[in-house]
Amino acid sequence: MNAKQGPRPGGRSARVQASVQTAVRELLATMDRSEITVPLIATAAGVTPSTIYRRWGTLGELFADVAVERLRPDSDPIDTGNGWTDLEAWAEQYAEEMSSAPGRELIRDVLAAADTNCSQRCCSYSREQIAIMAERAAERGESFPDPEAVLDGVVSPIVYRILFGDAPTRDRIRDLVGRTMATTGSGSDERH
Amino acid sequence: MNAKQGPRPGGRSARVQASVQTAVRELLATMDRSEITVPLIATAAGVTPSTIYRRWGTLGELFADVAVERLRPDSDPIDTGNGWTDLEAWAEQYAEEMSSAPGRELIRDVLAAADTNCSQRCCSYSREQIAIMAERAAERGESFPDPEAVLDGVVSPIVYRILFGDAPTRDRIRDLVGRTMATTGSGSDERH
DNA sequence: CCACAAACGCAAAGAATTTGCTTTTGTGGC
DNA sequence: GCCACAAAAGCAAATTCTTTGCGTTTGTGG
Repeated sequence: MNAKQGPRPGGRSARVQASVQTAVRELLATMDRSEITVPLIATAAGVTPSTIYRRWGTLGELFADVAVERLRPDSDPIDTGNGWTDLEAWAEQYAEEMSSAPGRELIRDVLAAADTNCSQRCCSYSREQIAIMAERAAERGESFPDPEAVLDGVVSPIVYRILFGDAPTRDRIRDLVGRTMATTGSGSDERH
Repeated sequence: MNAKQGPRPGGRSARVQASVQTAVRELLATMDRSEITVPLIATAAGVTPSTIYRRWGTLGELFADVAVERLRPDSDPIDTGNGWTDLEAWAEQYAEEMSSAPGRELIRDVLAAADTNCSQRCCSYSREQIAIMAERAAERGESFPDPEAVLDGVVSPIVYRILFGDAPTRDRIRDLVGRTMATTGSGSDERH
């Protein structure tokens, strides 16, 4: 009975993992993803192809791993002083980032992975950002929709449109935010 | 000046295309997609691997092609006599089909393709089905939301949840439909 | 029926992936 | 500190997939 359950003893795994992921990011910045191969990454990272194959299995899983990391928000949503405009600003920025060519590819990489965990983590990132805005709104005494309602009403249409059609315009996003805010029970809060 | 612009002269392309797609469907029913390879498909279809590579480029594009075909609705949404319940029934069935393991894989295959056309067509299928329900509702004199609003309010949350988290429950879907129907201008139409 | 071009088959060349075995490298016990 | 252990990495051969050049087949339009 011991208290540790992680990779018990082990090798230099963390170091290798980092160098491989860095190599992928660098290559991704340089060339088209369809040109990138495992042997190429291995060379760039200073490891053997078999190391990558054994650790990630396929190129797709490796890309997904890197993509999830890049999709992680690096800061809290900006505070505009109002929940409504917080959400608007965040949604607009989110849509802009995700509808760019690199953004779309990140999402696709995540979804392509067999490991469902990747896409769930990606969703949680949004959920957490929304929760932060909700909490701030609560502290101000404003009403704010349930984070799940925001995922349904704002995030999912944005992502759906990006993946299956055309990226939503700014007006469209404001509209989505407006509709979602409107269903917040009281609906008494103004936009400004 | 002639009136034809399709693949002008040409080979036996249609026949080969069909046999390859059939082979993919059959293999997909038999084994896991990660086990399926181009040479395998080629053998099953009675063609050469190079034929597949030249026509589709990658396994992913071929899978996407087959997936789009399978995602095409084979019939109109059932007519329940009322727009609201039509939409509910359709959404529930859609969610059920798409949240199954095979359904999820179809969506992923479509999204993984470099050819954006595939995912757009997939979206159009839903749009068309919704338009049919809208038209029927109009004929009955009921109000019905704009098809785009249904895509935003009903389809996109369902797809988003399936892709990024857990498939929505039946109750959740009814809720989505309810909220979307409620924003239909007048809001005077009852559910039954 | 002929000429044409797209598409296919074939096979060799070139890459990528898998796999068995050896070596390295942290970790924990002594 | 030093040893023994096991996970992880390196290496290289074997396998499998992908690309490519070239000759052949097969519809289509004249």
